[in-house]
Amino acid sequence: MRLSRYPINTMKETPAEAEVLSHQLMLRAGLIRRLAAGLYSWLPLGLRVLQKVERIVREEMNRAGALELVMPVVQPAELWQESGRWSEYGPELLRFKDRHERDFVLGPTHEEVVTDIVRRELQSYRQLPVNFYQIQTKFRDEVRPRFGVMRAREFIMKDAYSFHLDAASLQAGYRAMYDAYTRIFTRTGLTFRAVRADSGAIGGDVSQEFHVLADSGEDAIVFSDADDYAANLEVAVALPPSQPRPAAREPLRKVATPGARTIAELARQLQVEPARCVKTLIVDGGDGEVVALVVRGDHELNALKAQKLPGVAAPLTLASAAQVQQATGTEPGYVGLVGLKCRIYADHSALALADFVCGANEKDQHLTGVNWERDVQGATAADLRKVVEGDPSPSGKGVLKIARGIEVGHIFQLGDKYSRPMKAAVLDEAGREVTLLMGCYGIGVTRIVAAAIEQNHDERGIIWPQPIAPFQVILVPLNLHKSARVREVSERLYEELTAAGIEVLYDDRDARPGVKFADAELLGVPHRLVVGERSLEAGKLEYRHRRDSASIEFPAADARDFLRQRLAG
RNA sequence: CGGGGUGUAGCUCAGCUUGGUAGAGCGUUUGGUUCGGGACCAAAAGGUCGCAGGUUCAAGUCCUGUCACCCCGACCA
Repeated sequence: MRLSRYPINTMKETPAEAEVLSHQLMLRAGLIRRLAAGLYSWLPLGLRVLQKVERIVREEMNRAGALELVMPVVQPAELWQESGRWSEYGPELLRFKDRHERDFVLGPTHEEVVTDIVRRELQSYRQLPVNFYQIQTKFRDEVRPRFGVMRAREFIMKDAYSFHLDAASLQAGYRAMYDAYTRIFTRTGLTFRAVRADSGAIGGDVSQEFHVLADSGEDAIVFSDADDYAANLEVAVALPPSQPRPAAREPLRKVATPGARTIAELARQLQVEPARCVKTLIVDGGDGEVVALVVRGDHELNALKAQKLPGVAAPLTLASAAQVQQATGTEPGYVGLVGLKCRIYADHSALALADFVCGANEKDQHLTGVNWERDVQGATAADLRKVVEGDPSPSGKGVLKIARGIEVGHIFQLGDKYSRPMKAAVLDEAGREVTLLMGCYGIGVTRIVAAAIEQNHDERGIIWPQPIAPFQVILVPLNLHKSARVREVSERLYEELTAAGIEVLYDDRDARPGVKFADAELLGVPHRLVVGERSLEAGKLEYRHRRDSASIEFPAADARDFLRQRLAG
């Protein structure tokens, strides 16, 4: 491709709309342009990267035996009503009416549509298992789209759906997708990790996420330093302390703590460790009641764990000030456990405390020397908190570490969540009708591009992993207009390399060397070939990998073979 | 949806406090000088100052409303 014919517009300055690095670089390099919040156009250069990723995904899905199809983006409401998600999915599902006043949605995912296909097309167990996938535009009306294509409203997803007669087959299909995903992310050149996850709005029992490790990642992921345990922070299990609770020694005492609404302030006033205090959070129980959730002062509540407890409303909602007043007689900040009437869930580590501090249910007052059983009865033990670095791993080996990740893939064993309400069944060997079991598997194709940049860049620009680079080689002639020899050699090289199947971006613009170098580095093409009078004098060309800090010279006549070697290695 | 912020040339921003002929840098076009790390000189094109209403002799600037976008929190590939 001749750069003179490729209308890219690189920018020296960072557009104000971009906060994260990948977004800034994608705009500066001319990969994408914003149309509206969460909606992006992919310019030719960006599209090349996207297509590279798609090709890898497609090859590995095909290799795993999945069958590609395409389903409509616009879907009738009836299907969503049938699965129950018309009411469950919430405002992220964009709904609209057509001219006949019929309800439709813009597909955020395709479980309903694929299940509808399968129940019509498949009649016999002999046709199972089967896995259908597509690479297609999705729309989710995100509350807050951000970070460019990382969390866009419209994005490209590879979504796959497998159907099975029994659990063993579902597990085998799931495992096959796990392996395919591992190959896909390995091939794209990303550093990633598979972690245990919550299944969220998609539903089902077993699920894992694939995260690209990057400091800018939105998710916290947790892993053991001694084995392969890894989980999203949302679901990472906090083990109960191994030490038994010490005996009560102090008497219950009420102390004045003016203005101490936070654990930090309380600990400062009373000169105690936050770990000796407990936080009591009053949340909505969903049935008009409220529930108290208790965690140790130095711990944070894990909302996902909490909202799965019986009698707790999901999504988790903190009780209003009025509700708190009614249930405890005081305001948030002074809520305590002694004499509390509502249902109490206490985190294991809070339950292991003796002689601890909590609110007195009275403004500007706290209690010290509080003890379970003696002063507070009826609390239910639960895992309520977010794990912290240094906690023992639930796997039994090692301690937990926490890193940031970008979720690029998610695989689920859905079971019959969709096939049962939508009546997707086949006849088994004995002629009995069997409801299908289902798995689903997503990859954020557009997100992979952003994640790749987050993981591979320097102060000058992008450094593409070769498998997804828009071009393999950038050919940079210096002072083209001045030197007939440079022009002649460059033109010939471009023809020769292109004919050899190498993807060359040829910077044939009449620009100064500094401009060309700066653009080459911003664009991040992995291999750079410089043609200049200086080395041509000795019959040489200059080569430099985007990661290297210095160029090497080699005989101009060997260009094709030299490059092939570099591309292979 | 709650909290914070910004809308002025393609991009980055100044001008607004104190109302009086709309600016700079980058980019673009033309000519010239340059030419191995984002050159220089000269000329030029390019703006309903987000939109609507109001105050005023006069509004980019003051007032009211509205829209869009960005950032922080709860959701997700």
